[in-house]
Amino acid sequence: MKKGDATLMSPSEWEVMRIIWTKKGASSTEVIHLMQLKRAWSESTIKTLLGRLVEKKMLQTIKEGRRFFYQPTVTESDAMNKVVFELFDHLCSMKKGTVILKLLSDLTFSRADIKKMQILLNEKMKTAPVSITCDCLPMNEVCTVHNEDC
Amino acid sequence: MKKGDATLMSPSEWEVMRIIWTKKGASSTEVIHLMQLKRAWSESTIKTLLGRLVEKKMLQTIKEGRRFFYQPTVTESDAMNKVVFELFDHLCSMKKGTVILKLLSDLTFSRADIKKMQILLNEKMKTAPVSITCDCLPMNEVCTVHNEDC
DNA sequence: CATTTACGTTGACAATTGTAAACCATAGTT
DNA sequence: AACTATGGTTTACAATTGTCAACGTAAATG
Repeated sequence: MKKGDATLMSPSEWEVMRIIWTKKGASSTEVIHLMQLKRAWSESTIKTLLGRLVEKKMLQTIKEGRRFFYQPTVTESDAMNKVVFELFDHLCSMKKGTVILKLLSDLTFSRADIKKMQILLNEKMKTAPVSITCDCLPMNEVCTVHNEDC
Repeated sequence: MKKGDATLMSPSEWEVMRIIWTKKGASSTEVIHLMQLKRAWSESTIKTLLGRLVEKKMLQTIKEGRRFFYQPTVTESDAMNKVVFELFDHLCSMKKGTVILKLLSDLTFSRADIKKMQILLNEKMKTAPVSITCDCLPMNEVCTVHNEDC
């Protein structure tokens, strides 16, 4: 693996962040207590995670006496958008619609959010293309170099 | 790390799968050629990835003479749904709506997909709750054990 | 003041992932 | 038959991640 690939946050780190985001900052003790209500992680483990999050600059610390108060340096929404888009960027464009459809159908949303989605979709419909092309292969080349599906 | 955590596919492996999914199976040579049109990966690297995907049972092989024909054991859509839902499962429920809104606004969808989304949303609106609760903390406990936000 | 407690820092270790070279057997060529 | 190209298998190695224990120091308590 090449250095500095610096994946933003690992799943475990994410769990820790959720607590801190929700509490708008917390001491390590708080995080440890709350975390242990969800996961059977040792104190050490959680401390390590906190340390790594600070290294990765996802958390900043404010000294309160001898202990630290940990605060997020990024908003939860920004972080969420980032991971989600990072994931979607590597999915077949042609099938993204289907995946979203599934999300829409399986998750629960507030009336307000649904309303916004409806408005947005109405708008989008006006300029939506008839179909989306699959971008899993370097198409132009494919036809030349190899085979049939084009 | 504990053994058998067997993350389904790593990002690089995913790239390889996309090619194979789209071509509905391919020989290593094909995968290597196509892959190298997108990424500066050595032949070796791609072979390793193929090997790991077979280990992970994401690919099955059919012997064709001495070489293999690699085929996916899972559909691309199933795999996509899986990763996407896995990701969403760890996101704050309260904010999922916003994230989807962003996806809807930034990505391009076909008219057909949008139409389906609209229908689905109309249906969902009927039973949608006014608001969604944040599930980042073990709420019940939180109030007792710690603080204020409840 | 001596002791315990809290908490940040270091060190550890196995598994996963990115990346690739080396090796080996077989099929096609000369 | 000898040689080369093709393609699968092994080995390698650094960085990341999941998990912790041990350590050291400052704070709180008896």
